Amino acid sequence: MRRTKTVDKFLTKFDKELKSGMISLILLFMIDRARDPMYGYQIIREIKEKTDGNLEFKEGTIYPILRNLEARGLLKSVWDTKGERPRKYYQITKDGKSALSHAIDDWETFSGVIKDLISRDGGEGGP
Amino acid sequence: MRRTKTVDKFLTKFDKELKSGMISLILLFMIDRARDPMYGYQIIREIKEKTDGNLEFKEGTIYPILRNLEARGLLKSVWDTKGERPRKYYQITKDGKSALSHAIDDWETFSGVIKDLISRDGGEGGP
DNA sequence: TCACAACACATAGAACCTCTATGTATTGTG
DNA sequence: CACAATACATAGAGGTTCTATGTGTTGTGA
Repeated sequence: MRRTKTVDKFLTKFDKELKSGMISLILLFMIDRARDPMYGYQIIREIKEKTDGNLEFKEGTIYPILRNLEARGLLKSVWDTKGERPRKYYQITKDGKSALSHAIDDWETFSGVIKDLISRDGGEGGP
Repeated sequence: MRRTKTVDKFLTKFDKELKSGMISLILLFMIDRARDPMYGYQIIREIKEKTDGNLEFKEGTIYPILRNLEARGLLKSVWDTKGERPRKYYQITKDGKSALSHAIDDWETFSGVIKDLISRDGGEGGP
């Protein structure tokens, strides 16, 4: 199947939207599963690492979202200024845990709906 | 697990973002798989129907996106003014088919990455 | 005949989002 | 000394869907 500029542009947009819809879930998830509190820069690297480079976010993307999640009460943060560098460590709250759990359920329902839809007639479609 | 207002707000936003990232794919998909060209109002109803009410879009959402997909060259449209009502029928183009096929691949890769990530330690997490 | 729902498309403006680009400052490295 | 990596921050651009509203037609029930 040919992949013209038109098609590429669409796919770039599509991938971007897929990613962006999931950022919050991924952030909550990473912070929840880590044994110790995490800081922003670290999260960025670990997402990249754990997804084998499939998912990569910039600082300008992540920091505002972490602040947003904190403002919503799903995360809480503490500054550590005693270490080698000042770092802002995030932990998940009770509401955060609840939101994460429900969001994962929603994700599973949603991806199931999409899967059913696109596999209804066996995928790749018409001649 | 309690579900506070805070949590509900987050989930509403989350669900909305999930949905919106997939609209284009769903529209291309529906139009591609239909035997005959489809018109906007019909697409809205069929999405609702085929997903058992899980996915529902408003006219104000769908029409601009159909136009956008046409402007990008992934759909083409024809007005039918001879029937009982004037309707704008959409068909998928070659680029549209290509974009759809790649987008489905991307979706499968992406949902796989997320699935791996969130099932790495067996789901729900925490004590 | 009248009122109202459903059909069918259209669009302006609001509200929201992430990303680009840039800035600050410190620490390690060649 | 210059530069890369670490670490956080934010303004502004650019993009998106959704809300709300408008137009007009057809069908339906009282």
